[in-house]
Parts: sequence; structure tokens; C-alpha cells
Amino acid sequence: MRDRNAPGRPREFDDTEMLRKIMKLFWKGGYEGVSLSAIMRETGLQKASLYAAFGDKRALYLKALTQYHEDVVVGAARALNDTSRPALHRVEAFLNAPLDAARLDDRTGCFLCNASADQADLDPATKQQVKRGFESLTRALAHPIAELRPAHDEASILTTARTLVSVYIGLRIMVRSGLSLEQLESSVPNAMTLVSP
Amino acid sequence: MRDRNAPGRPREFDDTEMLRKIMKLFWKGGYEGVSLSAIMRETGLQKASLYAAFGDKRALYLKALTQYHEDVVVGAARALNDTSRPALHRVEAFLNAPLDAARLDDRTGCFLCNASADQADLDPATKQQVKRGFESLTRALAHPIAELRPAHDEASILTTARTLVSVYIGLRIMVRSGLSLEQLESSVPNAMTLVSP
DNA sequence: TGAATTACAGACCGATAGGTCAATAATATA
DNA sequence: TATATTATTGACCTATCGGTCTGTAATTCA
Repeated sequence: MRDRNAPGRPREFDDTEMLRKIMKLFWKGGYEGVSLSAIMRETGLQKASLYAAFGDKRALYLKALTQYHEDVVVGAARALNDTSRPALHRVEAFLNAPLDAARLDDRTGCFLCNASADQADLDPATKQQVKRGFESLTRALAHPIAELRPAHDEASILTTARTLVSVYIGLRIMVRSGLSLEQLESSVPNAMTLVSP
Repeated sequence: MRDRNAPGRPREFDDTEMLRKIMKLFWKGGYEGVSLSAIMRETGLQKASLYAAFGDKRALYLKALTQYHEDVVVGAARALNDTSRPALHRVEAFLNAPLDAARLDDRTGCFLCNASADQADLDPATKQQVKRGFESLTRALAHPIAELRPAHDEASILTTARTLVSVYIGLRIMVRSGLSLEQLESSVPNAMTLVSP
């Protein structure tokens, strides 16, 4: 983000707004599946402007992934920490998110999952960013689980959280492959038995 | 596969052998991440030979995915149905597969998962093939689970199988992002409580 | 042995990829 | 108002992309 009142011609677009558009492209199409021309079309910016503002395509992808973290991961973590709702509801809502998206006919899945499958093996920075996202989700999920399981120690809480993040990821991936909602949704109450036996 | 004793010059390579090499490339690099030049390098075949034998790049990808089904998915299904081993062990081995791979420093993940994240949203045939793979895994996993839970009805068995497939996928994806094995492996016994309470 | 058929090698194709550059426009500051 | 600084534009660059074509080699069958 460039300073307002900086010398020189002011930027005509908002960095974050553009990164959100770019995020949606990469989210849906993957790294190689999105060309700079597609980004130019979507943002209305010229190649050189993109390059000056964000760097090359790799940097663009990584910044889109960071934007996803700030928007989606942080949002999910906040919801999991919202103590005004019952802990059980919060966990359930988290696991239901993949199915809710599918109900709205959004089978884009989760950008972290897609990036992991797509680029984690090829680019260390992407790998690191994806790992960080999963860790954030795990830590956030640990809070309501700890409320539900006050007797358990931290390690056991984190293990359960990781298992549920696995289920979340699995549902995201399976939804994307077009498996029917009716088949998948019964896995949510099934997985919930891990926190409410 | 071309007929032996067909008229004309005989093919100098084995189709399946080449498809396995191509499978490994797409598995690791994704659809757009693998160029025809890379495939030529790996297989030693010329572009025109590839095209004549398998079709265009899309067909090549789809046939690689089919090869994965025949080699890996069918293999996993067979292991899950191997009644000479205890049902509990078979389920446990299935869930451990993602971690075993990581222990051998193989973080390639699962081609079905990668294909789902990479291409399911873009190509209906890929989507269909991925769905079929997940369904095969689910059905195969249902066998040992049914042995462990004779009192449960089929719907409930399949639900549990789907939840465990989710965990499997989640572990595959998380392993690929570089999360530590020590952190992930405790999720296996945790998930096993769904079949052995 | 000749005709038909298929495979192989490698040059070739237009399109597009990511990236760069020089000219011009818009602003802050002196 | 002049200067420095940054942004924008659109042409331009080279490399590579997926795909095709042509000529030659290898085989079966009559």
C-alpha cells in the first residue's frame, strides 16, 4: 500500500481491492491456470502497473494467498473465538462451511487446500504460507474444543483440532469433485462425536 | 494399447509404462505445470508419437488419472479388503498411508486430491474421474468398518467411511504443506476412535 | 516382392506466455 | 512555476506453449 501524500503521481487503484480480485482468480484457477492477461482483464490494470505495485507473478500469487489469510482464515478464526455462541455451535459451523458453500453452488473449495495441492511442492514460500494458514485454523479450533473438554490437556486438544481440520479439508476437496451433498453432510455430525461423545 | 500383429510398423514403447511416467509428472506438477516438452523429456517420445498414441494434453492428463486409479486406488481398495489381516489394522494402515509417504520424504500427496484442487472446477471429465476415485476408496473402506461395526446399518457405515476418507485427504494435503509428522500422526489414533470407541 | 499401413523423427506453425521499456501524465515540494 | 518523483499506457521482446505436417522407416499381408 503506497502512502497517501507521497511524492509523484498517486496510484489510481486500491491495492487491497485489486488483491482480492486476483485472489479470486488464483483461488479458482490455480497458479499456472491464471495468465497475466486474465489478471489484466479482471483488474483493469496494465501489466506494468501490476508489476510495479506487486512484483512478478509469483509475488502476485503469494500476496493473493496472504490476502486470503487476512480475509478468510482470520475471519474463520474470529468466528471460532466468538464466545457469545455455544462452543459446540462454533465447531459445527466450521465443519459445515464446506457444505454451506456447496449449497450456494460455490465449489471453489479452500484456497489453502488448492494452493497446497498446486504449488506447495514447487514453491517454498507458498508452502510456508499454507502451513501457517492450517496452523491458524488449528489453533483457533482448539479454543471451542478446550471449552468442551476442560479435563483434556493441551496436546490432546490440539490433536482433536488437527483431526477436525483434516475433516474440513477433506470435505472441501470432496465437494470440489462433485460428490453429492446428501452423502457428505452426514459426516459432520459423525465427526462431531470427536468433541461431544 | 495397440494390437500385437496389427498391420504397419509396431509401436516401440509400452503404453502403460509411458502412462505411469506421465502420471508421476502430472501428479507432482499439476496440469498446467507440466509441459509437453517435459513429457517428451521424461518419456523419450516425440510429440507426434504422444499425440498419435494418447491424444492431446487433456486426454493425456485424463489417462494418467485413470492409470492412477488402476494402480493406486485399486491397490488401496484391495488392501482394505484383505481379510487375512484384522479389520482394525487395515483401517489404520489406510489412515497412516499419508504419514508413511511423508516418512519416506514423499510429499507428493494424492493425485486425486491434487487433481480435485487443480482441475475439477475446470474440466468435467477430470471431476468425474476424481469423484469415482473417492467413491471407490469410500466403498472399500466400508468393508473393514462393517466388520468392526456389525450392528450398524449400511448408511451409517458409509458415513463413517466418508469421514475417514476426509481425514485421509486432509492428512495428504497437510503433509504436502510441510506440517510436522509428530503433530499430524496423533490424529490417526484420534480418528480411529470413530471405529473403535 | 510390392502395396498398404502404421510409427518415428524433427522441423515448423501461430498464439500466447511472462516480462520490459520508453513516452507521457499527474502529483508533491521547493 | 520548475523539478523531482511516481503511475499509466501500450508497444515490444524473447521463449515457450500445444499442436501439426512431411518425409522416412518398419512392419503385415497378399
